Amino acid sequence: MNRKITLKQIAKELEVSISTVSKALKDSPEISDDTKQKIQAFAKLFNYRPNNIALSLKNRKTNTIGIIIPEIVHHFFSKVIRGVELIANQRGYNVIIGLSNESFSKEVINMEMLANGSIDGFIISISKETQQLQDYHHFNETMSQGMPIVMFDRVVSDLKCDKVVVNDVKGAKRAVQKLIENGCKSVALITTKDYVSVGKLRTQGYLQALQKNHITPEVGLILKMDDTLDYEEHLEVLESEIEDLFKSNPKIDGVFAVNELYALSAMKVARKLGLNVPEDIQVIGFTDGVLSKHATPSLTTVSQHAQQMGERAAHLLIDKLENENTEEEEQYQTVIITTDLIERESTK
Amino acid sequence: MNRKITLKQIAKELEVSISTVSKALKDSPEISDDTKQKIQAFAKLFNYRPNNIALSLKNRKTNTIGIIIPEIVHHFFSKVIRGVELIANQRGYNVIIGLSNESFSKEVINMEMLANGSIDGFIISISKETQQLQDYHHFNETMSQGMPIVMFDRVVSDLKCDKVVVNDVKGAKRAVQKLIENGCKSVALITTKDYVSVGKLRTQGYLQALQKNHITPEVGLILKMDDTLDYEEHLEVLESEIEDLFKSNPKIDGVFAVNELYALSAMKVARKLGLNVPEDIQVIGFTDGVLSKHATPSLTTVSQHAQQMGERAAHLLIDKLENENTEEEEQYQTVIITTDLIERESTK
DNA sequence: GGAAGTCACGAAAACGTTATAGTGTTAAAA
DNA sequence: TTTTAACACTATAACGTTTTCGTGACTTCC
Repeated sequence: MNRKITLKQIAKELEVSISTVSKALKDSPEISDDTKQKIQAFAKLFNYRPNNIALSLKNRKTNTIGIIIPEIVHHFFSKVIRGVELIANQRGYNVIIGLSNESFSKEVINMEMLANGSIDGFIISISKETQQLQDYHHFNETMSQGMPIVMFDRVVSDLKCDKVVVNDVKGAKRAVQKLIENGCKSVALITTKDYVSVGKLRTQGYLQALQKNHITPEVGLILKMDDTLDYEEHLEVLESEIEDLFKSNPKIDGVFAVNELYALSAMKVARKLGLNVPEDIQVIGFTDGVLSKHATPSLTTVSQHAQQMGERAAHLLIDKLENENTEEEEQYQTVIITTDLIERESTK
Repeated sequence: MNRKITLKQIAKELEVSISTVSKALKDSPEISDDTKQKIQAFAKLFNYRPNNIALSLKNRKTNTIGIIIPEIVHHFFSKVIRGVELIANQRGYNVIIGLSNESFSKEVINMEMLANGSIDGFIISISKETQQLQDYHHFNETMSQGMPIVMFDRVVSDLKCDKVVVNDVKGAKRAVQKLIENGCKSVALITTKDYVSVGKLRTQGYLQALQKNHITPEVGLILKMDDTLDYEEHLEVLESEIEDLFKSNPKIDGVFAVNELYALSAMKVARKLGLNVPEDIQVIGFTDGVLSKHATPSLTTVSQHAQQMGERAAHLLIDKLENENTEEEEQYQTVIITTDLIERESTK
């Protein structure tokens, strides 16, 4: 049980001053070669490493970034984290995570816990509850204290900070366009209520695609789910809603769903009703998940490139952190990641 | 851009000493009510919060735990993280993550990066490469410096530290027993090469179940995959191996797979060969993933209770951290989480 | 009226670093 | 011989806290 050795202990042991030890270990020309060798050898022997906390305090820089997300058991978010961690590590940063669990208050508490010196900046995707309440004071406060924030995916559009998003509208539009090109005459949309920013944008894309093809949207074909329920736990609710949709609109021959679970459920319900995918009904989801790839039939999806989003967000944040000197012209970027349509078996 | 306020600034502003401010904010009886009120009001106004880094340095305690895992884009691990984060937050700790990406050197580097004061203790599941190399010096060094480690799932059995594991042998045995009870005469095993600790243990469970039922194991029925390949990227290799297995053993009517992907691939190959699940062939996997639940047919699995593992690991670690005073009797526990067999459609 | 005790606060050390500004000794330059 | 410079260190402050130990100014008591 030999605790980590400190400069002070080395100094005492070798009967020199702390400054000498510090300089010797930094190979300073101020110190004679003899002394340097002696000190360096001793330090190596006892595996000396400078204490990060002390350095952080001295430099007022922790080299740690905080990532706040609503949920971690989710392919999209875990891929984002992987991207963030990859870049952070490459550039000498650690990553500390905070889960809001879709709750406003947990988001606030998590941020406050980290904003008191533990980290240099935030990467955030906001919780559903925050989106509903539209209370963004914690972001503003954090930024006013000089701590940069990068938002991704679920962003607050009128907040002055860097952002990384996918082009939700365009991605959705392209997917629906694909369905129409594949011969679908009646494309249903399974989306979320409007306060979920991405759901809203993807709904826009759906509408734009219809408009472009001179199709009048029908409210009956649009199913807006209440996204506050955890459907992973209440699949049957989701499925019965979709079943109602299909039953009241037998002409539906295409479905665009704004996430993986909705799309999968749509396929499941279709099968239950004796419809074949993709022959009778084609389905496209918007997601980066694994379920799509391994489903039967495998699901055509709009890919969000989650890892790339994480990487870009990390770069943006670290760039900002390391250029704080030239902060005269505070300008914020919004990086748009382009989606890809990954065609699998659920479309013709 | 008003940086976070410090005790010193408050002291200067109110023309008192730093000590007075510190005590006033802690409601010390040493300070008069007048002064306390004045200081507390001022602090509230400027939203004073003590600097975590300074506290960490002073207390030699960061209230942060490090979790090192091989991969984050994986349901099992992300669920473990969720469990760790939940308990950590409840007990006033932050969580910092390091991904080894199944690499020995990244595991070592990550640990060294965090062991220099950034965290109070580790929660670790070791990388495949570390398991192969059997080089555990970094764990021993870390522990010899007085930093506690809790290992989970992929553990090093002869390392003196707390551990959280599932009863792999028993879980596997029970699954195979189930297949036999369901009428399977010829149960195949799809597992990993032996250096992967959990693969090895689950293989043992398989053999024990056979033995108990007086069935002689056949090498031809055991497929050992080389787990260094990322099969998520090379599904076809996995599938062709399984296809070979099925083709050379047409009598196979049951499959036990040590992870989700193997089980899913087995079902896929079975379907391709015209076999119906579960009528012609029954399949059980060992996993906590989502794929199993949403597969068609949905997959019967041995559940590992990942989140619970994370919670227990976090409790173990924090308990150890907070009882360092009574460290006389250094004793380590191994918590065994009992698995559950979740029956779904892939078994009769 | 002097000793003792209370009150309300301040000084200083400590956590582990780094960087700036001394300092004493010796050697070279004026 | 005196001044200057180089050398090889050391002392100190600072980062932001907490905590122990002082310390003046009053009050109380005999």
